[in-house]
Amino acid sequence: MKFASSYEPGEYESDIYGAWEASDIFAPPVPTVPVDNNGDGKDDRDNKNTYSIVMPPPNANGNLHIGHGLTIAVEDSLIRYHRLKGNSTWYIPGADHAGFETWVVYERNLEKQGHTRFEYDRNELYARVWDFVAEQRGNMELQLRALGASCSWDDLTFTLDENVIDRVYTTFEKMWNDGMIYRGEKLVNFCPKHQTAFADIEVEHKDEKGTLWDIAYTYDGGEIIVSTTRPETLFGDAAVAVNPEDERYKDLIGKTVHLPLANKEIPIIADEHADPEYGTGAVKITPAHDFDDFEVGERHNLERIKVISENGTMINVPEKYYGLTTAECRKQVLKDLKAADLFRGEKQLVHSVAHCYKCGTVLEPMLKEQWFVDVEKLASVAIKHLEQNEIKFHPANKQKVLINYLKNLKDWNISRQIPWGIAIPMFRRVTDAATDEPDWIFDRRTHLKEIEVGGTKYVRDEDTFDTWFSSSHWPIVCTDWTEDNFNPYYPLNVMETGADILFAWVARMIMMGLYVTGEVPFKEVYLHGLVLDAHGQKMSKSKGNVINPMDLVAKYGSDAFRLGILRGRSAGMNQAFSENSVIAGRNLCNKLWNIARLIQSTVDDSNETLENVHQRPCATNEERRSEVPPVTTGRNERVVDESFSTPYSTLNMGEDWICREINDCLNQVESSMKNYRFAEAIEVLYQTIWDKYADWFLESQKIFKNTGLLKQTLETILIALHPFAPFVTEAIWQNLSWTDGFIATAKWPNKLKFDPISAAEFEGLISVVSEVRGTLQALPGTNNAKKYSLLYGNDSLVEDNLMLIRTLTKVPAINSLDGQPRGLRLALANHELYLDVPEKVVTEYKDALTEKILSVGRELDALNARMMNPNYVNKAPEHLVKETKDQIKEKESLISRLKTQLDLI
RNA sequence: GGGUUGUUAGCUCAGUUGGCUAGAGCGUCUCGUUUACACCGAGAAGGUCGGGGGUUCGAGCCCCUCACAACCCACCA
Repeated sequence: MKFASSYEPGEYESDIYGAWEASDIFAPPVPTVPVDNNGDGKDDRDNKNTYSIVMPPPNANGNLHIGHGLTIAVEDSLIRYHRLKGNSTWYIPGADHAGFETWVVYERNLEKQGHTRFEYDRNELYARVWDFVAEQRGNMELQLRALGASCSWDDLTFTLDENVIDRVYTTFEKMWNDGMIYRGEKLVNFCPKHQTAFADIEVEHKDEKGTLWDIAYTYDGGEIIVSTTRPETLFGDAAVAVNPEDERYKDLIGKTVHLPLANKEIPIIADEHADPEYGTGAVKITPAHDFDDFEVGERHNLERIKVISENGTMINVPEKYYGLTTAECRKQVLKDLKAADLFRGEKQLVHSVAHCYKCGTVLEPMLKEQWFVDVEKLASVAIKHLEQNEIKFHPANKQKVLINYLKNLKDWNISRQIPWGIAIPMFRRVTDAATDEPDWIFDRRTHLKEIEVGGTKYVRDEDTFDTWFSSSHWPIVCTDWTEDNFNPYYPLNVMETGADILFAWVARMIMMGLYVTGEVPFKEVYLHGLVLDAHGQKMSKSKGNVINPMDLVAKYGSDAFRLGILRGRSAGMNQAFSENSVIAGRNLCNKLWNIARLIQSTVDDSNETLENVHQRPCATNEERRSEVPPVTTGRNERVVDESFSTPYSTLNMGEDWICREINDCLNQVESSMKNYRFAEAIEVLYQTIWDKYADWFLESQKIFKNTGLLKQTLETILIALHPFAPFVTEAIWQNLSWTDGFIATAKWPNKLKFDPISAAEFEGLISVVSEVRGTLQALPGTNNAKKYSLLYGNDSLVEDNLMLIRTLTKVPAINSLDGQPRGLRLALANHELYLDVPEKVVTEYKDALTEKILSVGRELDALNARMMNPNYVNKAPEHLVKETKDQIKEKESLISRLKTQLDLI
């Protein structure tokens, strides 16, 4: 016996993954490179049947977190589903050099060893981090395997692979030639700790309490009071601005004021930026250290005086303040202002402050020369394609959100002062001699610090690319898209990633895809939300509520994790997650395992051969001995389906019914997958497998053993569940005696053939059995099922299914009612059935019966009220009206029978 | 200030164009160890679908409005 009594995922998962990988079944059947079979120089591949997804690359030297777990569950379910559907699926795995993240870790290590980055040059640092990453690498890839990701490992792309860098340089060169790249001295968000600039999108704004100080700037015959949260920057002030409409200051515009603590006069200018309602209505302008002031400065051509250095100390200030940190300087300035009697008060306020998203340090707006991408053209092209609905979004509203973002996009700072990344391929001219040579030239030889072109020397810019600049090429580089060849895997079928990086990544992939290839990079976008903890709180180390996916995989199995994390989750929503849903998944896997175990043992017992499949299978000995006639549903021919590997026929209504239910289930799974409703697909599979297949069909098969159908239906539900629970379904498939190959590469099942009339009749049996069970439990006393037998009047459904009803209800006997009715009549409209209970019990049941009559009466009243409404009868669809009429009839007949029963008591 | 989403059972969530008595998992309660499964089986309790108004024969779903919650963008001298 291969099937143990419970499914232990740990015993199977790694072997199964190993077997899949060894058989190379995850490589796409349609080649990923051009193929010319007939030598006509043309690519002979077609893309009718391809399905491609690129994995958002997890950090190469990190561990997977819960979000990765969700990503893989979603992507791999899609991939496996489409593989079963017969597509040539290509799931391309990736690994991210994670520029900034990895750099932070590496630099921390350096510091621990008592070194700093400044001891090494850029090339040395790059080589050192490369080795560091190489040492750490591998865990993440093992974890992807543990999650069951059926990706094509040979095609793994690392974000620093040569082809990636090549492609990035090609794009950059094209942009440079197209005039979309410029070097600008602009204010950037600068982290004094990490010594690098960030893009706007990487900045984390937090509300903080601060102080607003009022300072007097004097002029001949008066003073103007400005409010500031940053008094230390006053040495960088280039003007004081007032609103042109502000009557209070109209006469002062154009005059100069004395800059406190500095021997300097600055002008009073008129600018809309000054809000008359705020503070005194006058504001100091520091173009080099404030984003708004920078813009004011541009409008008025003001001097940009840099008073804070990149390591956060004061420069270009009077001797006294030089070299102080900003905090020290602020203290000193305030003290000196008070001493000079220029301090005019202070108040507390809450304002948002920019922080480094990694270390939390307050970011300093810093004047720097950086490379910028002019995004106007990129964004407008992207907007055009988005507005033409070339990409379908899940959830749909994100399309609008994205367009809105692109409409307000500012130029993109792509320079980062971090050694770990792709070097910017730009070189600056060093010779002083006056020359016509350009200041900057593009060159791919970034491994060199210095190059010579046409006798002129150039040195490389030390900076590296913002990682989003290179990752915006991800669909292009992973699929090996080229200008020259048709690529059946590009655009991708779907891009799946977190909703939190819609702007940072998805937007940029779309812009870059269009710029480089002229096509949108993917046809659909599925965005998942954050995985929150069980109480709906964001997971964080500091809260201690982080759930590690690998712990859950180890504890409950990979399938249980996948089922659990997809359950109850819909696109774009931040949703809670708890171990309970994983436990439910584990239980389903075990249930399925035991279903297979039961069927395999049935198959083993039957000694079945193909020849006797079409004959009616053996009933149990008990049934044969009984005098009950064979099961019939009144029809002469049975449905026989030979289109399956194991031909089967349906022989009774339970069998027809389960075929119908499985077909419904397949339809619902198919439509759910089309609409990315994974939770719904899992839900319907769960219900079908557990509540229908196991609880009704398999129970009924304890009497009728139709091995052909058992095999066929089991294969069907296994394949249907495989996309979500790949391991347990494969483990079962490998253990079954009659299956071949891998379930992972099986064919998605055809619909089962069945007799619909017979299938519907089984529902009558379900309601009979349910009513018997419910009534037995409601009766006083315990173990009622063993005590009371069932009596039936003129009822063919019951008469034809005595054995089955007995098995399902556990009643000791079912007898034909001879003569006077006795016992308790069951509340079934279309069946004459009695539980053979003593008068005393019936009497005790009186209250319940009365309540039942009342509740049916209430239902009847509601239905009657509906029919009394002429508008309903006239306007509602006919079938609904007819349905209501039928229901009224049924309820009326039921209520009269129950009343008769009550009268008898 | 602009935008997005949400509010349905004790908890976490479904509920597709309006249409039978609003569903599931987990939890709770009762009963049951019957040879696939106690990671089980049978049964049950639990909901004025955030409040108010409107449209409709009919609203959890559509419209208006209010409240509360979460998130994003911008601004914050």
